[in-house]
Amino acid sequence: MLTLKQLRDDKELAIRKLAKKGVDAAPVIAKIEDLDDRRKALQIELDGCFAEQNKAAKLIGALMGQGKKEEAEAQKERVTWLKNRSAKLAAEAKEVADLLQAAIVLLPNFPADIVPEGKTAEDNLVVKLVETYTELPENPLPHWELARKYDIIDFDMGVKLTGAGFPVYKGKGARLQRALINFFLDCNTKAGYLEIEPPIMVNEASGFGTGQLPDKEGQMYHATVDNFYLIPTAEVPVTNIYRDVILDEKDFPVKMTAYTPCFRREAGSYGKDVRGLNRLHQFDKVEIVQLSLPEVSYAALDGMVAHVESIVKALGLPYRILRLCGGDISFTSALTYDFEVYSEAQKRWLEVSSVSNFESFQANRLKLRYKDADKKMQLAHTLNGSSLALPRIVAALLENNQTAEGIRIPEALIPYTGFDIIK
RNA sequence: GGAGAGGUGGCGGAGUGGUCGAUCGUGCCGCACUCGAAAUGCGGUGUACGGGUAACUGUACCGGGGGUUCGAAUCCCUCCCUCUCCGCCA
Repeated sequence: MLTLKQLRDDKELAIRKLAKKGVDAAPVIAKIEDLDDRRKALQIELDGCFAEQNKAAKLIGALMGQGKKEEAEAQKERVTWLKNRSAKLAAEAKEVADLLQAAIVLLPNFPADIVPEGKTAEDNLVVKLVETYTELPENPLPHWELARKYDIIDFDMGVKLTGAGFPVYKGKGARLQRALINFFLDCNTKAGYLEIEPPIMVNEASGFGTGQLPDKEGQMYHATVDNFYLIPTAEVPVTNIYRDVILDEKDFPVKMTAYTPCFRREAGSYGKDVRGLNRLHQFDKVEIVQLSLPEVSYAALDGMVAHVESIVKALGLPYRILRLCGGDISFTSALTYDFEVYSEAQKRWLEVSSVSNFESFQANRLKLRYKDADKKMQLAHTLNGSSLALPRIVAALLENNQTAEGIRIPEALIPYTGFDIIK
């Protein structure tokens, strides 16, 4: 959520920035200005009304003490009248405040200056391309066939137990999952991230804090009896640790990492996108989250990108890094880098990580603040990234490392898997 | 799930209808004393939304929401949470 200050301080700049995200913000901002002005006017009136009521109530106390009953009664009548008026004003003020809130949450975050212009994924900027292709056998198999061939992932069993998009990992497949999780967590903790094991269900307040609610409600599984939501990413519980928190400047940076299963309804997905491991309702992911001082948040983002890159590199997969264009970047993000690994058998790039700086957009909702050197309250910056999401990494590992003998495990993973080949 | 006790400022803990945004202690910050520190003394120390160049000032906030009342931290309703005991249980 943008702040009023961001929108009102330099309106033209705000409109230009939002245009890059494909939003015509001029009418919305005009409406916001109008509502904000009305809100202030109502607030002044309401506060004055309350002030009079408070004065009168105190006066009544004093008059009663002096035994001046009649004068007290007269004041009582006045307060009754004032109460009536303030109730009306309060209702109006709330209505205006709600409209204002509703208008502000419609606007996406400002994109950073270096975000490329563009509307679709075609316009994303490839900032790095590392092709480490290995020799594959003739007619390489896609991962869903490899999974069946080596009996390590059972998609049909998942359908029996739950439904499509809930695979069952077996034997070396299950062990590979565990190995990757541990490998990723170790990489992250070595880089200074504090390991967290959060709840994988969250309440409404947390869903709102990171922006899943109310807009993406349909994307989350909802346990209605207790009104809990299954998390779509560890970002939700981990970032919400700092909801309603006021930090000190010296507390920064805050670096956290967590492994969790992630649950996404993915309503509306179909076709090759959902084949095999490409898109699931339940999947494993290790996430990194940083809270940063505003002046260094882009340096922090670069650090996170370099960190994720080091992990992808260690796995020996062909990858590229994209800087997302204005049209493809998420609603909440100011700058996002996507990591994609190449799936040789599917002949397509698979997104395995998305690393973003949200600047103060999330912090505003979370009320995550700090006191600066002048003791003034400021919003912190939040950042997060996948480090990494498992399914597509697994897909790429299986496809790119297939040999006539079996599937080779990358050197870095062998200490975690305890085997060097799946056959 | 049942019964009971609670939820007050960074922390501890007063406060059962008016002068309470809240006694006091502690922590923290500043000043004094000191070569320095400790101890001691004095002063300051919440958040949000407004008004004001500023000093300052208005309003709201004592778990959340609602109600009673001229007036609510205090009384009532409701929800959430914590603790103790019982039940169940990985």
